[in-house]
Amino acid sequence: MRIRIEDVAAAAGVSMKTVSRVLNNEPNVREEMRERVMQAVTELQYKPNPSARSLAGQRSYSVALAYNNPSRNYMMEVQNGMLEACHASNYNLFLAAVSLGRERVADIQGLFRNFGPDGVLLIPPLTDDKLIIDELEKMGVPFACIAPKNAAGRIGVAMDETTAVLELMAKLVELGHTRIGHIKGAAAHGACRWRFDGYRKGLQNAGIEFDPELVVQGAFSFESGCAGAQELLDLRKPPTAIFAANDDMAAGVIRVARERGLNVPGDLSVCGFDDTPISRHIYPSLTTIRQPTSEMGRLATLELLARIKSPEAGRMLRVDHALVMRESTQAPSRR
Amino acid sequence: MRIRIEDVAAAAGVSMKTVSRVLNNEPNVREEMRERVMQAVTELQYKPNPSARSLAGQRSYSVALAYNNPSRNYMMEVQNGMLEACHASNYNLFLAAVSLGRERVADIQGLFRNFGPDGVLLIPPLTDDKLIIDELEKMGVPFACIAPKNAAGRIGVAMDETTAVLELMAKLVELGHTRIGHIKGAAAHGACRWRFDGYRKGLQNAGIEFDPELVVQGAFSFESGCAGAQELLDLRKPPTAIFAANDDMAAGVIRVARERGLNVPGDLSVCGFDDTPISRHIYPSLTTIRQPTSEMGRLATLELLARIKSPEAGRMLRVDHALVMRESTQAPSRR
DNA sequence: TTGTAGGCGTTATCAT
DNA sequence: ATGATAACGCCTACAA
Repeated sequence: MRIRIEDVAAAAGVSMKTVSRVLNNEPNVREEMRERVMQAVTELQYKPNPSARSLAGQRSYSVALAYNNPSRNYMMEVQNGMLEACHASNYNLFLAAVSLGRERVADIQGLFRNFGPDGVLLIPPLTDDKLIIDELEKMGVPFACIAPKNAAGRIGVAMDETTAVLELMAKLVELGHTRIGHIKGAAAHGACRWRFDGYRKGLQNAGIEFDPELVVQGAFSFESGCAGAQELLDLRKPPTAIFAANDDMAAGVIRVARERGLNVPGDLSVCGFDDTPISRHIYPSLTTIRQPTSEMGRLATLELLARIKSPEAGRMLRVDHALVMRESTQAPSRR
Repeated sequence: MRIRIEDVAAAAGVSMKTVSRVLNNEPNVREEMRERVMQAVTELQYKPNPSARSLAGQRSYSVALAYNNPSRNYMMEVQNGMLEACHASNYNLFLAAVSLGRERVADIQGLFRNFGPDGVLLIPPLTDDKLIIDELEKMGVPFACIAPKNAAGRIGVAMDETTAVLELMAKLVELGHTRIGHIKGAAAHGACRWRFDGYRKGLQNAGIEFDPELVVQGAFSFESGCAGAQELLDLRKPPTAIFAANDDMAAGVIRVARERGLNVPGDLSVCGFDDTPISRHIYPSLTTIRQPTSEMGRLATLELLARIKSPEAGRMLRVDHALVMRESTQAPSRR
């Protein structure tokens, strides 16, 4: 038979409520009582029933991670950070895959129909999905975002991506590059715009004229990086360096360059963004910008948990980036 | 105010229990009743309270994915498959990161203290972690495994990895390789042994004598693949082909080969195992063995859910593999 | 500081 | 086939 709080109370010779107080770290309990209770808990191996706690306490002690981000490495990093924060607070993290089509709102509704988390964690591009956001706000569910396009009134965490790219561009210019191509990310992500802005401002700072021909649309996927690279390298006057808006696309650029017999970085410098493991696993290894991805997951979760506890709490945090120079960049060769 | 089952019952002019019966697809309800109830449910937008359901029903409608597998790509694939199966059954999938040290048992205990899943999904190397397994069995919690070393009495899903490697070896031999190196995986995984067995039997089938010098220990990580490659390529008579026990390690081999100025596959053929995205993203792309990873996650979950419903149900399933020939293998060059 | 009573919203039991 | 009532195990409010 399962041990209940009542049994613990009896064993310790106190009331149920006192046991409850001890277990939940509430004030107004004498040290002696606390010890007596804890001893009984240990002896009986008492484990509170989560469902009962949730039912009586009107909350589930769980948050949902809603995702449809296709980058596995990125996802797993963020998820690990979130999980760490949740477990540290004895919160449960459960998964909610959100589909891409119009039924995605139904996915969110199903989430609450079946499970009812106390809050939701959003990752791009869901952070800017109007239907999803509206639905959550309508239901009055707290949510936190990672790198939302529109941060106004939101809580979570973001990075100054534009500045990060600015620094990268300065490096490329310093190396001597003047013809620098850019493969954009998927437009639904804020990152697409921020990184593009960094690219443009970087050119501007260096006094290099912006050439629209050197910018192609990608989608954050390896394949789109390949396609973008083909386009850029087919130009009559191809770039000597390409900045792809993430590592996966940069890996695509390197692949295409090698297929074409180009030497990276000898003939073409390549850089990415994110510092995912692939940046170290490919050859040459990739110059990129490090996001503290896991830490961002952790911090966003802490903000969400804070807001769950009190509707006033929770802010939009900023984290730092770092430029990581590796093998894929060098001065352009004279041709 | 929240709508309760009582309100639905009143609106439909039936008892609470009838509503419950309809909602849970129980028998013994007239079609007319069913329709009346469903209409009331829709009108009132009734959503059952998960905690109450769990408390009264003595189950949580959730399973935990316990993991400490370091391969992000693999994990994410498995996880996606599991999530699909869970959602299809209106089950919740929550995450449980398990640490590596001795406190890992405490992690599992904490899992049940705080959340109490109805079952647990295990991924290597946890599938063969005696402490974990013992703890779960002691608690009487159903669990399913992906690719456990010891499948006796277990439910879940596995693949015939030895046969898969045998086919791969036959291909290498057919290409003309006779000096084939192998980098083993971490010994805690069943995969380490199965793949090594395939390697040995492959040699045997081809009448090639086994040379222990050609086998080095790895750990399934990119870095261990690099180290293993260095070792093998430093041999006085280095191999003309290397079979690494997974894709990450094979990527390490390719990286090292290129650093040493070796041409892959011209000077060295390389193959991996798993068919993770990296096998397509590196250059040259990798010959490897495809596991239906996501499908395995899905199937293992279905078996677990079956067992949760009835203690008799649930089996150990087998799934098929496929050999994927890409750019990293060819006939050895005459030197 | 500690204890008592009642309710959280569902499912299970046992009648009818 | 349907319904009344009692669990389920904990927490909140209020009383002492």
